Amino acid sequence: MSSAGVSRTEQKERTRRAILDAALTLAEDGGLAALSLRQVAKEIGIVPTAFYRHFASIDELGLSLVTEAFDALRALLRDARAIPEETDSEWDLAVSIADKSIDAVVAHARQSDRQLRFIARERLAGPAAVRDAVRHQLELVERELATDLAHLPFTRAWSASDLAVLSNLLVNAMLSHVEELSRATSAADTRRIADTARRQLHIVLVGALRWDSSK
Amino acid sequence: MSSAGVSRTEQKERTRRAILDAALTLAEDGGLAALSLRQVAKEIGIVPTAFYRHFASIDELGLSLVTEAFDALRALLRDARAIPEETDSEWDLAVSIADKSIDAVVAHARQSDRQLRFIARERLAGPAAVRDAVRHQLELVERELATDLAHLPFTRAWSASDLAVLSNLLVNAMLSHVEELSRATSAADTRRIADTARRQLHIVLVGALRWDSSK
DNA sequence: TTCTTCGGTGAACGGCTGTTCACCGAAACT
DNA sequence: AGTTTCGGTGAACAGCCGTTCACCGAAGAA
Repeated sequence: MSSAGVSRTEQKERTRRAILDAALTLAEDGGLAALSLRQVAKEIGIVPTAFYRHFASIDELGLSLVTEAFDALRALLRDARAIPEETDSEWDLAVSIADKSIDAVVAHARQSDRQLRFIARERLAGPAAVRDAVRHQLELVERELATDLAHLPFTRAWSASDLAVLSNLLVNAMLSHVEELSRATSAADTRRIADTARRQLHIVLVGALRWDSSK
Repeated sequence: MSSAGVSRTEQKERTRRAILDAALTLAEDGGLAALSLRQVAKEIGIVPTAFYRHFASIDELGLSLVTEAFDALRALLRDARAIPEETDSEWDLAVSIADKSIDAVVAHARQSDRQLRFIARERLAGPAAVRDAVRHQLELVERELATDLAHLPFTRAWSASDLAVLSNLLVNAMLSHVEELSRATSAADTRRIADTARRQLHIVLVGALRWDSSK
């Protein structure tokens, strides 16, 4: 065990977190499928077999990582969804939403980048079970976002499928932005990438404002 | 060797292609980093050591796959770029471009889906060398697309950075569409997904038509 | 026909993989 | 104080990994 003065349950939770944490970091090279239990164990200073005191198998670790990653993604969306302000025009409202959303993406990309990039990565490269779990959760997230979008003034006349289409576009774009932000090497870099993301979101929202579901 | 009546150089090329082909397929589970030389060898019916008659190492195979994948992506863009028609309005032009592009994406996703998804996957999950190569090639592709976009009428007043922003958005969206198309399980499914892609592209182009770089 | 080239073979290397088991020692419960 | 619980240990398992080497046999060149 590591340090003294902590209860056994607390120490167990501490080790569990260390495993999840190390796995999230080590999976950045080559994806979860290329991660080994022994790498994780070595990284956090336990013997490989101790891993099984916390997870029944490597697959179970993968699914726990999915849960943790989506906690982070939902937290991001909760922040981005913060009540839209009163504005003079639909366009001002859209700009306000876009800016708030980009701020939320930048903030959460900073503190949860490994979790968010885990989603983008394992949705394409994960072991089958993880890939399917990620895709399923992403579908749910897209549906939630679609119902939020439905409450905005400019989507009043939109069909459900158009809302789903826009939601899908926004979620994919957001994950791309997180990825690009993670590669920033300076504060100026971060601002530049955030500005790109903002402009893309503006373009999309301009398009959405002019959209007509009946067309 | 397999069959008779073929020259040695031809047979060598045939085996090389079989290696690339099997690697592309096997990498769909877990990504390139989780691919093993021995899986590939077993798949195509050669002994593991014969692999080295074609590639100096596994890393070199990865880089060859990058080359092949980007041949497919550039072919897609070449088709999508087909000379824009004469139209009555900017909007009709945009619709025409969008529809042609989506048709090209659907067609190439059908025949080169493993190559195109390789790009989307390994850009996030590949071994460092492959990841870097994919990102570098994607940057080049985005730059090429940006110069193409610059020739469209509605981008006449656009700044270079706005062109890059739109190009980045379009390339990312395209890779997302390829991924979704690959999961289609029926012709109707494909049409539904293609329609989603088309609507997203329409939204973006509506936004782009109204865009003002000086804002 | 003789000689060379070369793609494929099979054994072998050291090392890494996930998982199992019996065991230890300290925390927690009675 | 005695007993149970349980996270971490170390050995062991069968199996896969990338790469090397000497070798074979047929295609191609002389």
